[in-house]
Amino acid sequence: MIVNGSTVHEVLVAVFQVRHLGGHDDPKHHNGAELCVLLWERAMAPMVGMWSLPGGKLRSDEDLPTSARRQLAEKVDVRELAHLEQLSVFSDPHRVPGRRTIASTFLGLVPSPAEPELPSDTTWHPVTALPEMAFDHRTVVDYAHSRLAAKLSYTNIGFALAPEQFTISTLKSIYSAALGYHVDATNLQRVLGRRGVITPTGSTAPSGRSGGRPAAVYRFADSRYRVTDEFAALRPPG
Amino acid sequence: MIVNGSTVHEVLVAVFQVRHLGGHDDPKHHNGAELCVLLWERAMAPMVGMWSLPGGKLRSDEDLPTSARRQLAEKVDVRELAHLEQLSVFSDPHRVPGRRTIASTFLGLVPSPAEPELPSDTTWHPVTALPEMAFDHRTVVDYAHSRLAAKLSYTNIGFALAPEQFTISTLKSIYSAALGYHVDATNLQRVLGRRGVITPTGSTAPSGRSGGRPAAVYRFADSRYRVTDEFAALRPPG
DNA sequence: TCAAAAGTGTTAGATTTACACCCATGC
DNA sequence: GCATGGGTGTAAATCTAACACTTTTGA
Repeated sequence: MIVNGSTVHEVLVAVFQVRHLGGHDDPKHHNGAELCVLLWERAMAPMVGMWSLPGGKLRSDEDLPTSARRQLAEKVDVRELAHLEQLSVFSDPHRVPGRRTIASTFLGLVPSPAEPELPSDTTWHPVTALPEMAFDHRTVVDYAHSRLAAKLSYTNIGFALAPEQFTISTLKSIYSAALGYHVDATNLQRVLGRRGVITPTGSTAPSGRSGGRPAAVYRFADSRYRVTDEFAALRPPG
Repeated sequence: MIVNGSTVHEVLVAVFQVRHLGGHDDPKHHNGAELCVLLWERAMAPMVGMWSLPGGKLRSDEDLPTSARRQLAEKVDVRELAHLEQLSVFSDPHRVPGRRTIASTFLGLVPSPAEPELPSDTTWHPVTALPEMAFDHRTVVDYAHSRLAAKLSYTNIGFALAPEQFTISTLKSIYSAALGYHVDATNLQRVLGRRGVITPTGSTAPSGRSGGRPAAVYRFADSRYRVTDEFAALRPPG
């Protein structure tokens, strides 16, 4: 039974980061780097043992982005969060048991080298191997992922996944992991360069222990989200 | 002063239709056709005399799209609504005076020939000449417009603005009006044809009183929203 | 026959993937 | 030297805007 006026508004955030898993390098696609999402394991009913997105109830004195950041602070250092954007709203009256709960969902991005401390119930999960998730949270993750992939094409959103400074190789593995397919380093450099998304810093990175030419170091021109080319594309390989 | 739990959730819809205004044809851009949005004039405080988007409070037993259709039924025949999609949520605690109100906004589309009856306080307004609007509703209209323009490029969303059957000329003026710039009829036909968005019906339309070759009649292949080409573009003229 | 509207053919430009080839460094 | 990774040059494919030209109709 539903009591009028008892509707709750919650915020859910799909936080992504490109992370290097295990030792076994799999250079086939993304050089061991994988796109991961932050999940916590439910200890109490309902849905004990299933995995959920971080989030919680909206307060009456905060707007949605503020709430998302506050809720996230319980899981990760919010200063690590380089990008946060609103996705869809889930409003089915029966999407969760109990009081009617409307969920506003968000996409959050954490740059790659960061290694934030996590509570014991919280871990990163590769999006290619998600556990069983509570309620409609899996839908949120899938939607957030496709949104991220699309925006890598025509915006500078990559800045929120990459380190401050990086080589093209590093950027290539980040883009490959986030997109899920192989990205050509050569073309990535040219495309992002032409659009003014990345610029060389002038310095170079030392070459690895097995030799090789030292790589030029780049950074993103802007550190804030920007639509770079409405009609640009990063197409999957043919 | 804000009382906890008194938050209201409302729905706002920016309903667009391409309409032929006045007699003076302006073939420069869109052949007299203009993209219009449905607004009603406030008769009561606050903001008397200003123009607002249709919408209203969400009920506890309906989800957002259902609510949007119900609220809209008070303004237009909902059967005319060929497309409805969620946009952003506006959640600033002080976006409207009085009780805290969270607004979920929508984009709605009405096909071109329809001429729904409207209440006396409600009229169509060209997006190129919007009146002063209440609260943050102008922001919603602008956002909805840009979303529509973007989706005309890579989805079949045009079906929701066009008649069931149409000539390429008709479709061209609809696209031109919605996009705000001149679209080449030749290329529109080829692009949408190659993507399988439109198909010829086989019949032809009679030529006008001043002669001219009769135009082939087309229709949209699907009558439901579909992403046709993730990476396709309709670029503005160079 | 002529003007008007529709459709076809073609060109030029832009963008992107793919890949061969040259460059710089450590061992 | 030589293997290894990084960078440049370039070709091929795709797509799109622009526009000249042909086709079909009504007066």
